[in-house]
Amino acid sequence: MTGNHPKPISPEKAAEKLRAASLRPTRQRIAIAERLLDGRARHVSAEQLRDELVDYGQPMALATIYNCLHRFEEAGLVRPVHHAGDAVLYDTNLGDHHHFVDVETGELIDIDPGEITLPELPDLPDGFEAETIELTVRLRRKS
Amino acid sequence: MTGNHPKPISPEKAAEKLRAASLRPTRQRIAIAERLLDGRARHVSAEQLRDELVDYGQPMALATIYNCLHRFEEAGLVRPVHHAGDAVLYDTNLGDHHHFVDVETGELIDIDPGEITLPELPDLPDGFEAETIELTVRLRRKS
DNA sequence: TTACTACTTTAGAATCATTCTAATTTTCTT
DNA sequence: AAGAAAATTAGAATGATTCTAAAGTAGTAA
Repeated sequence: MTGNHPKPISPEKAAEKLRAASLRPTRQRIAIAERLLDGRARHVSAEQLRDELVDYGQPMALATIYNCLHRFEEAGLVRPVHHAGDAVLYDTNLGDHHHFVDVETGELIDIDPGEITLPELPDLPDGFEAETIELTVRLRRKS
Repeated sequence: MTGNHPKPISPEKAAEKLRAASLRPTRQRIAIAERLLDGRARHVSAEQLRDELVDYGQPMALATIYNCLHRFEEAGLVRPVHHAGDAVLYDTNLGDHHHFVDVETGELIDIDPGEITLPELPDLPDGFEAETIELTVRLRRKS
């Protein structure tokens, strides 16, 4: 055990969620869903998830993890967050919400939605519609 | 000529700006400064800049372009913007401002600062200070 | 069950942006 | 002009992600 991870949901519930999202509940997807779809807000990279799955006794190919995350994304189960730092983080919090980013570690922290009031959407360029709106506050540790 | 680029500032002015930023005005930095520091708001990747420099008759090693962009960044002359899409874009607009992102092309469009009112900063986690705050509106072309 | 078809997983190769290395060249200061 | 420090360079290295093609698995209809 190299890390300390929270209790997952049951494989049955995970499979349920996958079927509800029209995703075949394969062994690999179930293992990932158990970990990611437990309702907690998380931000994981593909590699972090792989390590977690190894701890969990469900190692799988990194390519599979990427495949799954992409399907989960298409199905609206997770959301990618692109930020400074090399790896994309997958966010299990799907509501409109915002992030602090520790510029030194690349770590994301959700901003409590009650803490912030979104501004009015500005006029969009013609022919476009807004897909997501996201506020990012980059933080630096005080010296 | 593979692209249509605006008139640069003069090499003298470019060198001036570099010295003002405590950067040695080398031939390569001058060529880049001529293109990027003309006051226009732009978003360029390292590769786009290389192509532009080729057009301009000042080809240089990609490593040099990265080096220069990093020094420019440290000197506060440009600002990196990390978004979906593979490459980091360097923004010549240094004021607090915000972006539309075309999710299909990765292209950035500045949001007119008059168009938007930033919300209050939320309470920051202890021991951190805010470095930048950025609003991103992802756009999709209407179908 | 069986057989079939479509979808998944996989290892490993490939890609692409970016960084690194070590050697050469240039700039700045004297 | 000379030396020291900084910058440029080609090419190798890195690291996240994607691709490829082969082997495995799930859903389905008989």
